[in-house]
Amino acid sequence: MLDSYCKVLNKNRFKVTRQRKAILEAMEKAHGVHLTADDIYMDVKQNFPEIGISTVYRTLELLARLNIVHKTSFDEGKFRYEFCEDEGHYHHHFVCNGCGSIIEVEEDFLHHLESALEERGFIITDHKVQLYGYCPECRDRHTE
Amino acid sequence: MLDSYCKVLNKNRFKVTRQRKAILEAMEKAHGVHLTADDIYMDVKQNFPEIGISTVYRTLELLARLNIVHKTSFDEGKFRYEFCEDEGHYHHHFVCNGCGSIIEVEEDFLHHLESALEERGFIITDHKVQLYGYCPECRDRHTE
DNA sequence: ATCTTAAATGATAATCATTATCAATTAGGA
DNA sequence: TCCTAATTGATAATGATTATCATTTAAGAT
Repeated sequence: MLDSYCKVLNKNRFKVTRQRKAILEAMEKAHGVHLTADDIYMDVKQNFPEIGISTVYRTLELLARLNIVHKTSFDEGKFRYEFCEDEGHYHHHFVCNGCGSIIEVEEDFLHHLESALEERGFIITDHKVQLYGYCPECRDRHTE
Repeated sequence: MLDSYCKVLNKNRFKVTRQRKAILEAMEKAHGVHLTADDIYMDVKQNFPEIGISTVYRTLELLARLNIVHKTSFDEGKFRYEFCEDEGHYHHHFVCNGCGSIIEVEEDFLHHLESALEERGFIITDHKVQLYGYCPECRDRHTE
């Protein structure tokens, strides 16, 4: 898994550094958890005290650009990072208003989602749907 | 409209100040647009140069607490504010990767949404769904 | 294996949005 | 009009992220 990410780095002419490997390892270790840059920094620092916070931010930005990680905001005033799923572009999350935990959910449509979650003991109080792409004005600029 | 918001303030024992009215007016003027705190600050400043940016933030926080405005992040590193819809808790938005414009969309389910938008000339490259509420562990604490 | 060099790093300062502090002002009931 | 707690504006503080720059290093060439 780590190897395949290194291959992507190589293929795009980016160097495979100790720092980048350490960051990928930290993220792999916490699979399924949505980490902040600082979470990753703190974890990597354990075995790699010289690492700088800038390197963490730079690396996450790079990994996001290469579609290795996905960067999302859960309205906390900071970003969280997780590995991209192979399926592509479906990111469904449940955010608990009580403890703030972020739980991944699989189902595909909202009403299914909501009733499935409610059956599992969740209470849904709100939801947000955001679509990304190109509006008609920007479309041609993008596709030409 | 403005009056009804003032009534909500009154009912909850908050004072109806010139600043609060000016902020509500600015938001009403830009109906349908998702404004940042700074957008509102700049606009109000035109007719009210003494207003402070802290007051804008404080007022928006208050209006959000009273369910008059809705605070959302579109992953730009800042928040945007819009009036709450009466229907309650459905917030669907399209964010253009080209120009960054945020367009409101009405339909209720994602596949409908996506095909409806594509018919209108949009290209959808990604979407994000976030549900908010209480997880089973926090549920009882919340309902008791 | 060593050399070379552009890419990458770490320390630090800068930025930007937001929040906290606090003395001065003011809305709205007495 | 008076009183007082709520509100305000100026400003400092914070927290996440980005920019700068001198130093280090990965990895291809020799």
